[in-house]
Amino acid sequence: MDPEDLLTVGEVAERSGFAPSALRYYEKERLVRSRRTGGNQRRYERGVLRRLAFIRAARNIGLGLEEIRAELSKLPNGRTPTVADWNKISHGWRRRLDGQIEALVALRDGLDSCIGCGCLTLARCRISNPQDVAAVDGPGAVYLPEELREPLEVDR
Amino acid sequence: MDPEDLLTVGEVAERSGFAPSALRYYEKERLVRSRRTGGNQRRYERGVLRRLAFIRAARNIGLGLEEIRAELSKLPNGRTPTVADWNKISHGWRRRLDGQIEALVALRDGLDSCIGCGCLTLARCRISNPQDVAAVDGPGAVYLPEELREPLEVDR
DNA sequence: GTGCAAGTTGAAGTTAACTTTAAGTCAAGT
DNA sequence: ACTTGACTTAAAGTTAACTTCAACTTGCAC
Repeated sequence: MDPEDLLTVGEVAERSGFAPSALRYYEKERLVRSRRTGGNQRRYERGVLRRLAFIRAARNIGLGLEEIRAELSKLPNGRTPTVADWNKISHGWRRRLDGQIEALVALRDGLDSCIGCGCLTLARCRISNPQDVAAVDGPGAVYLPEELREPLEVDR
Repeated sequence: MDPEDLLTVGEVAERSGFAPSALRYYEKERLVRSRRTGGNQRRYERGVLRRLAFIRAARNIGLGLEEIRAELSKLPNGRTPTVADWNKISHGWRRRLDGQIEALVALRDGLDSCIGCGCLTLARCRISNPQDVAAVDGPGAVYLPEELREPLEVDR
């Protein structure tokens, strides 16, 4: 590694789109690494940019930092994902997105079935009781955020 | 109103699925109301259940309490939504859901275009740069949460 | 009239993912 | 050397939507 190639935190921030404070935070959380100068300032290797691209992509898909840490730690040998790693992981993300889309579509269908029917007066509304919606594909089969799973009994 | 019909916070909690602490919180936030007994305990009218059904449904669609407060305050005369109110509002929710679904589908399509192409090595990745995905339908046309809109320049 | 589950309050705690602040140090151009 | 922008740290602040806590009071069945 040519030492000329090391990047300051400001440079990495500008090129990655993450704020310097976010980069420091990610380092504290052990998602990225840096070396230090004699004067204790961070210097990043170029590879950190690809790693940050991965992190940004994962965040956009909806993963939390904890999950991202897990994904990164599952990488066989290196620590920055290769193309092969990326293929494997991206298929998992695809399934995750599919599930989220399915859940939203189910919610929309439930909403459609409510529109014009005075649904909120019903004891078992599909929008107030989305577990009925999810149950279309069997219990646990459909992704739904936890908050979509609470029931509500209306009127009587 | 038959006073026999008034519900305690525990009863409302059980029938609405909201925790008593959430009901108190909603009251402090002026989303619901209650009367008080001589001893200062809450007593709810039956209508609160429908109002809470509305709140739960809105939360499930993804509205924040601030937005829900706005929706509720827009109601013409009464404070608990009628069937007519519900029709009007649910069409807005439907559009919101459509937008969210569109955004996720766009993200999935972007992911598909990345799989198997070593996308993360590209300077402009559609998953790291979702504003490109959104731009398919013109700027601002597609719903995307703010966090999906940050750029990332990788390698060079 | 007693016991106790259920209710009351305000304040502080929770979680995630950062940002902001304060107080100070480093790097580099001139 | 000097200046100044960029950097350092730990700790506290932010936001949403509640929950938990501590200390105390009510309601009601027996």
